[in-house]
Amino acid sequence: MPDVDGRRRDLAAMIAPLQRALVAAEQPVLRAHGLSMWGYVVLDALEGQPVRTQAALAEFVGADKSRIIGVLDELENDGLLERPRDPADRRARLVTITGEGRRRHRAVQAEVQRGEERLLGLLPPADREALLRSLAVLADELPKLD
Amino acid sequence: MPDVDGRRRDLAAMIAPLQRALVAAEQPVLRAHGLSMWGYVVLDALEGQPVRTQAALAEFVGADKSRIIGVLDELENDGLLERPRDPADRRARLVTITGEGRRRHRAVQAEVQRGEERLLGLLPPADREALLRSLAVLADELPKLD
DNA sequence: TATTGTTATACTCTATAACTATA
DNA sequence: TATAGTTATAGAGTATAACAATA
Repeated sequence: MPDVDGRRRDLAAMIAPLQRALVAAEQPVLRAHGLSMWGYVVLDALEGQPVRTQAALAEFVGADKSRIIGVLDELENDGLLERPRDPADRRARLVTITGEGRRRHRAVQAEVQRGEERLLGLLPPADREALLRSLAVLADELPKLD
Repeated sequence: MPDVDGRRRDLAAMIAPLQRALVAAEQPVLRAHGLSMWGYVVLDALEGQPVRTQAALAEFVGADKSRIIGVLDELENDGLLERPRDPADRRARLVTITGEGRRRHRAVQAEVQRGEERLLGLLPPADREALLRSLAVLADELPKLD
């Protein structure tokens, strides 16, 4: 459908409503589990890489370092992560997810992805796989663009 | 890479940074052509369907009816669209894109998509097509979900 | 009374810049 | 002096509700 006449829709124009819908669908799930959107994003990031400095963590999730502080406060308060000071450099804090944080993250992610499957189920299996594969490539290559 | 072990990344988690990057890349292009992001979105919508009521137009682009008024004011001021009152129902306004609006939209879109190609070029041609096709399907099926 | 467009208001998000404590 | 984290402030973006004109 695209490119047969050399024209196609904007990538951004197709992604934007999709993003809105996905966020809206996540909202009740997050609320049910007592997580904010940024809280979930942070847990998701920590699930992979174990430790990091707050500034690096912020950049990794696409936020300002000052913006995630409230988020980290809440997550720490709920026992979902710990952030003791780094003995080697007492300015920095070693942010690590707790077992409870991991459980919470997995529970939420399971529900989130179950919701996403409603959409992905509309696609032929081969396209579904190509979509997920392609998005992973694009998301990972973004930092290298400039 | 997804699904070999039954696990995959969140669709939303991959799309979010992509969306941010695309928007950031569009910004200088839009500025150079004297368009706001919403202005471009509105022109893009009008390029397809010719007329409509402002409320329907707003909903179509995913905005509140009160939010696009300033946008329409600017576009009208710049001669990119017209919105005479509907003689049949003088409450409504018939919003139509002008020739100049069409030209402006096409010029911007050409540059926007040229930028997007930098990303899409990272994908194998078959995946590129599957991605565009799949996103179009998902974006179109969203309203029918609930 | 209901609807279209509009305006006004409040609220949330985000970015920036100052501050502290360590180095 | 520079850096990590924090706090405070201002700005942009957004949603909500009230209003005028028309139906």
